[in-house]
Amino acid sequence: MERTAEHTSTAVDDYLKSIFHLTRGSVRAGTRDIADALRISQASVTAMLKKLAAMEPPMVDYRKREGVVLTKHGEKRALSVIRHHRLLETFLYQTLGYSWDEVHDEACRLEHVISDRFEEGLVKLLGNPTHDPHGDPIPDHKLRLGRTATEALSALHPGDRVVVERVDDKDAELLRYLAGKSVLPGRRILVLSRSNFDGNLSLQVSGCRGKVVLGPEIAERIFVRLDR
Amino acid sequence: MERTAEHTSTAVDDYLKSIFHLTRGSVRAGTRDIADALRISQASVTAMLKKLAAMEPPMVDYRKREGVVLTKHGEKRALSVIRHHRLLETFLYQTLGYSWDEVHDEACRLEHVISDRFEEGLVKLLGNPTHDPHGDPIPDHKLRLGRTATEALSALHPGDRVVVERVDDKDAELLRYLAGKSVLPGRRILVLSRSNFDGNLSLQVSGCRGKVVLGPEIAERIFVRLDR
DNA sequence: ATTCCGACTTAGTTGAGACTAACTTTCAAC
DNA sequence: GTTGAAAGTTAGTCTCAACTAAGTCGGAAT
Ligand SMILES: [Mn+2]
Ligand SMILES: [Mn+2]
Ligand SMILES: [Mn+2]
Ligand SMILES: [Mn+2]
Repeated sequence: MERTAEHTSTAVDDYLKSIFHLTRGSVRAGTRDIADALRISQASVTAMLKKLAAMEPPMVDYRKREGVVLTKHGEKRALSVIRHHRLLETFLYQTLGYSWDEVHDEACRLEHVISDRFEEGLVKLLGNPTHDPHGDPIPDHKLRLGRTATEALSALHPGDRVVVERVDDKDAELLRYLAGKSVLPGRRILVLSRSNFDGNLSLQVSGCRGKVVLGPEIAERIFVRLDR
Repeated sequence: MERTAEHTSTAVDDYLKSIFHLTRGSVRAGTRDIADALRISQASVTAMLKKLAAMEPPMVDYRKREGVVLTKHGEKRALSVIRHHRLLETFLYQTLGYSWDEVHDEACRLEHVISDRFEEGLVKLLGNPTHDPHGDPIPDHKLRLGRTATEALSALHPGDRVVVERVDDKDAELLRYLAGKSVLPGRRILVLSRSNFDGNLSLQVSGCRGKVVLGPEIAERIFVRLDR
């Protein structure tokens, strides 16, 4: 039974997800980058890349010393895992009352283990959400991925009015910090001023008295769209 | 870090759970029984039992050729996994709309992977439930387990009035069959008659027109308490 | 007492997926 | 062009948790 090896392990899933994310931007993902992202050794990555390329159907196109890209199959699988991940984050946040810095780790464990039935249940419960708590788009049931916000807050000028669309979700510390300042997806921001010395931005955040000051390294990880 | 090996694998968890269930009734669990329950070879079980006994602290008391019992530590761990399992089943049933024959497999995968935070979220969401959809008691937050119903429907006589408390959850087929006949935890039953030939029971089930007839092998797997 | 069967154990393999150590390739700086 | 560092690969090892094949043990029936 099951001739077309439809099952993938936790390890394989996480590799595919990493490769997917690393290849938004650069053409191929390098061994080093994947190793860093997954916090494992380069040697382990080389071994796994060979396996992924040798699968039937192949999950990646691997060229020695030149890195990898996902095949159509690998990409489908990656998107499926990402859909699980983001639906789970949304569920943890909205239904179980997690804070947005707690959701990632839990989702990263659960994403490999839930069934289609579970996914379907979440979608129904949450009303087919389109974005996770960090503002990342959730691939739809056909695994089509909406556009990911890329305009960074750090690129703005005084007087600009924007809406926060997405925040880099890699760093729990940062997420806690931003939550404290009410910098969350959906909030309106008016840029008051920018320091010429340190590049600090002064902001007026909607529903929040007083101004918020953010350093440039932080502003680089907040993505916005123009307001109205 | 983490000197007191507090982590346990999926495999270890499932062994402990099996041993817990097998030792309700008999004093020690045999290699054969565990192998059958987990659908793996006896040899694999022997190997694992040695490991469980060698853990620090030991999870089981293992005597060659005489079987195993859980230690206090093993029992705590088993009860924790069972708590996860039954909370998850309740969640899947009540919140995600699973039918009661679908919940077991999903819960058996998720039970190893959810955090304390998740458990806490479920408890809050579900209102600290005491029983899972099959009527099995959920260990409380101190891992104290309530009494499990043991009086089988098959032991009753015409005229007896009872309430269904629990149904054996091992067989999805049976669960579907019983759901079709409205034999669910909480339903009232009046025993109308019992056949002397085949032992069939005729029943009147609350909220259900017409009578229900059950064979003795099935009635043995339904557990009840006297009504009022 | 012998025999036999089922339960149990031992020994040796396997496959995943990680690791370290050592080697090779590439490429930029001098 | 040589050199050095970073990136990548290879080789060999480890742990976990499964497997099969080949015993051993113990009790029941003869
Ligand atoms: Mn993951
Ligand atoms: Mn996210
Ligand atoms: Mn399980
Ligand atoms: Mn149950």
